[in-house]
Amino acid sequence: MLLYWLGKVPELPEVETIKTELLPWITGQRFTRLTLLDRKLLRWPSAEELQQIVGQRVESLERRGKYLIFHLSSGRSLIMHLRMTGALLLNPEGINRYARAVFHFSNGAHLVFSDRRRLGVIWMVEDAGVIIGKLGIEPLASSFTPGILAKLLKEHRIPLKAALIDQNIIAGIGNMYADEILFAARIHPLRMTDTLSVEEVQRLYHSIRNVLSSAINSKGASVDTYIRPEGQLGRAQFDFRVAHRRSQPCPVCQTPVQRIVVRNRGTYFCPGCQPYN
DNA sequence: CTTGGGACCTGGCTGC
DNA sequence: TGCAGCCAGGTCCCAA
Repeated sequence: MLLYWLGKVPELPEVETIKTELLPWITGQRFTRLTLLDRKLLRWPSAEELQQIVGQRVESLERRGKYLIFHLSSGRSLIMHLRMTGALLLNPEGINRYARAVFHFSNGAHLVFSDRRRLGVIWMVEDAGVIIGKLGIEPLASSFTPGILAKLLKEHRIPLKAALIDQNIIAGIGNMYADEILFAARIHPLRMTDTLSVEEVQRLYHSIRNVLSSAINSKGASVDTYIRPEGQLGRAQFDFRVAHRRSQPCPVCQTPVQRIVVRNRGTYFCPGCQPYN
């Protein structure tokens, strides 16, 4: 079972889907063996200390932003971040060339952390807050309201695109979903955070919720639990409408999707649906 | 406070 | 065909 695909960068919906898929296999199981194939994967502690994970039970799994957290019976937390190209494979048949760590469980399952670009990282810490403590609000939590969003936007004076991908403001939105959210909200990515009307904040709020939750309902953009022999993706994919679709007609107004660079990030939008004013 | 750049990485693409 | 160089974009960190 492939819990993430190499083609797209995992954001909130993908990590949420991974958590959901892993849940029934991993919770309540003990780690029986850990093979660390690439020491660069591990941020903390030492490889030797990480071996203390053997014998510990997974009490629960949590997603926070783009982080996946294994709460352990010792009270510690194993935290994973897939970054750009990380993938988790549950019970793969062989071992692929990008495998960086293999976790074995007491029910016989094994989980492979695979990562083409080697940017992904894991930690095992006493206090997860050290790693995830600065993250902003969870956009799908009930505590996230239009009023909270309005307040967060007023606190900054930056392009909206930059605000959406800032993990310390809202946690979990990356480059691609930010573009989809702004398209759904019909707001230009360069609009400044402190200039939105009340109605625009409302649209933005509902777009954040709708885009992320419908992506989760589609099991993320790239998570595929049923790899076919040819390696194709299944059908459970979120349908991107502007992200990475330069020059293709906008699905709403047929205007060609435009690409600009915001904060060194490729940014796609429809000039027809998302005018600056 | 904000912006910009580099670092970390490697595969895929472009252009010569 | 081969190869150099750029691009992808999550996070951290430093400088202005």
